[in-house]
Amino acid sequence: MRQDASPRQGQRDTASVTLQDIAAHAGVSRSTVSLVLRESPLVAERTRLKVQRSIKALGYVYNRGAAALRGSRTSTLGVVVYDIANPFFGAMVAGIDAALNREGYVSFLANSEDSPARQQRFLERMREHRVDGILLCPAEGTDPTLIDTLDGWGMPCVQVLRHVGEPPFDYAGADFHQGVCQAMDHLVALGHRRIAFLGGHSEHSATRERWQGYRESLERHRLTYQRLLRSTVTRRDGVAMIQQLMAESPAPSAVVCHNDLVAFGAMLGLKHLGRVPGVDCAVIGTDDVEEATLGDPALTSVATHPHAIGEEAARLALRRIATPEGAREQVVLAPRLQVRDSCGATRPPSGATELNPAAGEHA
Amino acid sequence: MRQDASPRQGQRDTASVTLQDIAAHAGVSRSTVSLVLRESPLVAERTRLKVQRSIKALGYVYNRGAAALRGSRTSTLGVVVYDIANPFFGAMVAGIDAALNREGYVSFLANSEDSPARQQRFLERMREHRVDGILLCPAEGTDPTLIDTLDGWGMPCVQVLRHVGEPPFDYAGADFHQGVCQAMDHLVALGHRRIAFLGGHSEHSATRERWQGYRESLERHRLTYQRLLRSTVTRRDGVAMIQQLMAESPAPSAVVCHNDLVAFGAMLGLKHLGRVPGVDCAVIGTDDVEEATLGDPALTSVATHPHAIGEEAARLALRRIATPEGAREQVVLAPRLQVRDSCGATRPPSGATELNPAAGEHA
DNA sequence: GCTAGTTTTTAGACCAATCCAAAAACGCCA
DNA sequence: TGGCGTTTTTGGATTGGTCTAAAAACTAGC
Repeated sequence: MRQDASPRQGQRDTASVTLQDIAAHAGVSRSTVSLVLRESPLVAERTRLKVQRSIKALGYVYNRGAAALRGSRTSTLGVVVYDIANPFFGAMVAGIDAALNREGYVSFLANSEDSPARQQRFLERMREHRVDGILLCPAEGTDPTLIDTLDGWGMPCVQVLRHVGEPPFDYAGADFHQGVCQAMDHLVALGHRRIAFLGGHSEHSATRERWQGYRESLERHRLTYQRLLRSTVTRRDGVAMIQQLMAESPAPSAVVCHNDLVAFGAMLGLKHLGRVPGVDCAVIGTDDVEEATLGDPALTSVATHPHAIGEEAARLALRRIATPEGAREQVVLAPRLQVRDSCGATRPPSGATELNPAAGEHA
Repeated sequence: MRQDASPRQGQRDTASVTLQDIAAHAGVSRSTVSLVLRESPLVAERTRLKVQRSIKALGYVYNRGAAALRGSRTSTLGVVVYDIANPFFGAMVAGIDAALNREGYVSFLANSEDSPARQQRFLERMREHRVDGILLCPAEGTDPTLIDTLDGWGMPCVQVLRHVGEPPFDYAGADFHQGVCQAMDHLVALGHRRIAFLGGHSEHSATRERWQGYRESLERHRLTYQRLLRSTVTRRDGVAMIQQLMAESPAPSAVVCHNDLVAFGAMLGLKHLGRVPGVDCAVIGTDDVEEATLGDPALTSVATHPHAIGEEAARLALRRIATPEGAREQVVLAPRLQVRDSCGATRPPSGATELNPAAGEHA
């Protein structure tokens, strides 16, 4: 495809046009060209136009590496998630990307797979690239001092979804505590008395918050049945946990799940046992991923708005970069219980299910 | 958190330790330190250890911007996808990330949302950052000359999943043509004669390949019923299309879908109509995302192995970077029909469904 | 026409690495 | 001890921008 020895170029070696060349072509100094590139108001209109014409004519390409060397900003961010294959994170990253894009920022992405070591390597790498800041969904088992370390580096860091270390720190996430309470209240209102909670380690905040919501709800409603199963948070775990629970006596009449993946697994597990989710045992998930409307029955879930969280996190990061010493902020979005058919629906499980995120009515 | 005026540092201003400082501390020259950093075999063992000790002692941070200025490589890649919220891309990005991580590469990610303009902006930005190469899932409506433009830039580019422009180019994807044929053959073997195909625009290769597979299969099996519906490829489209089809006479007895999202939508639409997917109308998807095992019935789908495609694409890119003038390569992974219960299963739709990706048996 | 004040432009140092070619150090043997 | 071939080390040029402070070019007022 590419002819060897005679690379096709509009004009000379396209990779080597520098500020100096533009300056010569336009009959001004290097400094002036630099000012034009950065849209400085110092430059006179006529000069600006002249320089811009030269830039076009020579096919100049701005060299961000060189600019970063002397300047203070790279317009670059590092983003760490622990499971990009989870559609929840997909939506969140889309939100981050949209917000950053609007501000002329661009981001590195790493998938830590919940490995603190891998996360650490990436963060060090980001430091070498002189990114302006980090968006971090800390991997499970992250050393809480990591936040202090980043602070010591002078690296702005916004934690997302989970947080480690001591406040004050920048954080964007959902109110998981409240989310679980909403789910519990709903189930209690439907008459459930034996409600279990499925999934999570205690290593990080997002899990602790959920568990606390569970325990507080039990107390508030004076429920004596208490069953909290720890696990990683995949479909497979959901299947295993529900099977374990249904074999017990008494079995729960409802389960609230750490996330939608676990809830999907729980529903699947119930089917394996010949039980009908939503009839024999109510199931509520957390996240409200798009897939929640699928399945039979459609999953009732606590919506945590990943796209909005992503945008919010990006906004926070940009604000911190602009004012490094400003007060730390925590943005905690309110969740919303999205009622569908997996928690004792009035309609038959195989009946019509809505596609739009509009809550179904329940008696 | 961060004390103003007295930033906490282990030793001096941590951000300003340079090669020069290391050289002075270790009693060698700047050049030698540089060689040590790049793990050059030229350096004597004793010197290497001495320098490494100084690097640790002073808390040195490598400056990749500076290195990129003089050197030829940045160990950096740009990745463009068009819908990161789609779990298929999530898995693919995870594959890319894993493969790059192993080779010490790190990547920028952009979500084009199928906007060629946004894609273009990102690519130009990547050029300014001097990335070593691009992994591109071209946005719908991408001008085919884009590939020539990138080539003109001297920028290695591997297209993924879709491709535009004329071969030879580097490409990693799945054999969508063969995938559709497998699905069609399976349906015909089950006795279906009226099979429709749902979804896709004709703008890019991946859709054309699917359609061609559909039409060829019709011919090969001498089927006269032909119904191919164009659309974007979301759940919503699946619902709409299946409802339109079922209102026709004759209605299809089976549908093959552009991707799993459309297939999920189709199953949902059938339920809306009071029909049972897999009984009243067989449904086959493409991608085999993890969610395919959910739902009722579990979705039969053509597995296209996104994680593997991602790894393969990354591998191709690294190879091209190493040998810019080598022959272009196209890696096309064979798809595999993952038979479950949505296409005329022998078991009852509400019965046990498997979680593991092991094919269900059919009479 | 001269001066003071404002607007534009510029020279030259600087950022932190890599590259190249040449110099220094080393080892070995006559 | 000198000479020769390796192995290591090094100085200085180079990369392509930004920054700062000062110079130059205008403008208006007297």
